[in-house]
Amino acid sequence: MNQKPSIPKGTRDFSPEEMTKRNYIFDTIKSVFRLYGFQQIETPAMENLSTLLGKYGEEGDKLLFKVLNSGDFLSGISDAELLERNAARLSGKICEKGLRYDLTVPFARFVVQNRDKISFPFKRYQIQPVWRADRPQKGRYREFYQCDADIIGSNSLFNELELIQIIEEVFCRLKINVCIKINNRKILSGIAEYIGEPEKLTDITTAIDKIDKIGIENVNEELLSKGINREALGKLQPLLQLKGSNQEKLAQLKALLFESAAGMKGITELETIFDLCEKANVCVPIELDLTLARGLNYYTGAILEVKALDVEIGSISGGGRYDNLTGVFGWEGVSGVGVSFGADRIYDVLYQLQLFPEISAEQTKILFVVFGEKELKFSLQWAQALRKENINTEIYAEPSKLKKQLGYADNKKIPFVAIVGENEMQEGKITFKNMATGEQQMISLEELIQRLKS
RNA sequence: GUGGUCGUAGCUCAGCUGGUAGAGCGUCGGAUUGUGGUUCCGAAUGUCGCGGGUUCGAGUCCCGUCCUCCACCCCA
Repeated sequence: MNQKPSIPKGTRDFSPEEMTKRNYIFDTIKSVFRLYGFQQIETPAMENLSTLLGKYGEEGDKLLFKVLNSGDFLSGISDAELLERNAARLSGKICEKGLRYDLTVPFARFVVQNRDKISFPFKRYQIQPVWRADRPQKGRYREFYQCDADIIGSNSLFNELELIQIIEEVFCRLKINVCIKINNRKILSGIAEYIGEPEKLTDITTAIDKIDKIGIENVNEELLSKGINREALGKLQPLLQLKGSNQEKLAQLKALLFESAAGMKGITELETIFDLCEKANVCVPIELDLTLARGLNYYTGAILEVKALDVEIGSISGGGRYDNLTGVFGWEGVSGVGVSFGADRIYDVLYQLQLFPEISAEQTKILFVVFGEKELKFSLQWAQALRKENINTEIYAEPSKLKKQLGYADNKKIPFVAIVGENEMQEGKITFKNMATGEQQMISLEELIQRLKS
């Protein structure tokens, strides 16, 4: 036997049925992006490794897929270097390219490289796969799609509002009930200052990000192990357990963080965003959640996350503001804010809640069933006439038995067939059969078109 | 990267304390040479993930390896 075919770990094939469902998601997201004036770009699957390395932290570098140089990639390598067996060092010499890890860094590269052609603020969207050499598990893959929309080159909090409106519109169209969790990186900095551990900001945020998952005790334990002292931990506790409406939470925060300039700035930003949402009649519930940190270190202002209300799953979208994204590529001080929709998780939500619509538009409407070569040629003109009317039409390409051809229509859920035989050709008609009811009737081309269009 | 788990027909799986490989679904053919979705009859298909070991004999036991899935780290 031949070798059994397989695909790489963490990758997936998508069947026609899955693709119509996935396209429903992508098309919905795309149309909302366009509604707000975002323009699509694409960037290559491969970037130069120098573009990617060092942008995602040490862990991130390990998760990059590297592409081996073409040709004799060992030509410049000495025996000594080979014997050293230093994989990291060696890979730097034999790999110049890598698969993109997200869409944000390539976007930053794109902006810097094309700054002369772009007019700012630049609103772009991008829907492409990204790759991570992670170990796959439930809902996590080595190849997956991101749907990003970013506004770059504007500090206005109006942009944050726009992203919230986009989130609202997308999930409204998909009929998913969601709640937006919002936080602000500056408030987190303020908190770190307030408890006297400003240097430990990253440790603090990644720890409290897990509060839902591992509970407050374990978070405290982790913070202790990271070197946060007990006094600081004590000051942190009331902040982790803030209760009440957004306004109430903000009031309490103000009372605690009044000495921190950053913290107060974050609070003001949030107040402005809440106010704008009210003016814009945003209806989705938006909840201030201080435990929302998101792993990404480049966020500097608002942090957003979207949770589905009717199904137990992690966040289905996220985003935030980042200042100076393009700084690493030599262009300082460009601020942006973006949102990313997690297509795979949205798929799971729609699947679990059975919210996928019946999509029949792209399905074949009628199949020509034929008995021989002559009938095949006869059908050709009919099929062309139908296609001219925008009716999805197929001709069964070989004169197999009727049983087989009808079985094909059945499996493919084609609602109508046109049976073409000698009798039909003599009369210049076809036998029109409704697969659901079994009714059939000989009719002319004009009548056929009329029936299929109604 | 750490820990666990799985692998038998195209798919889902059964296969006892070791004794020559099984079912359902699907596929193909026929009942029905111009009528599908229902029914009935028949047929084809396997290096039992791969490599080694124990044994007279291994799908079954042992070791290794790869793969799948799950959890952790991290992340979408």
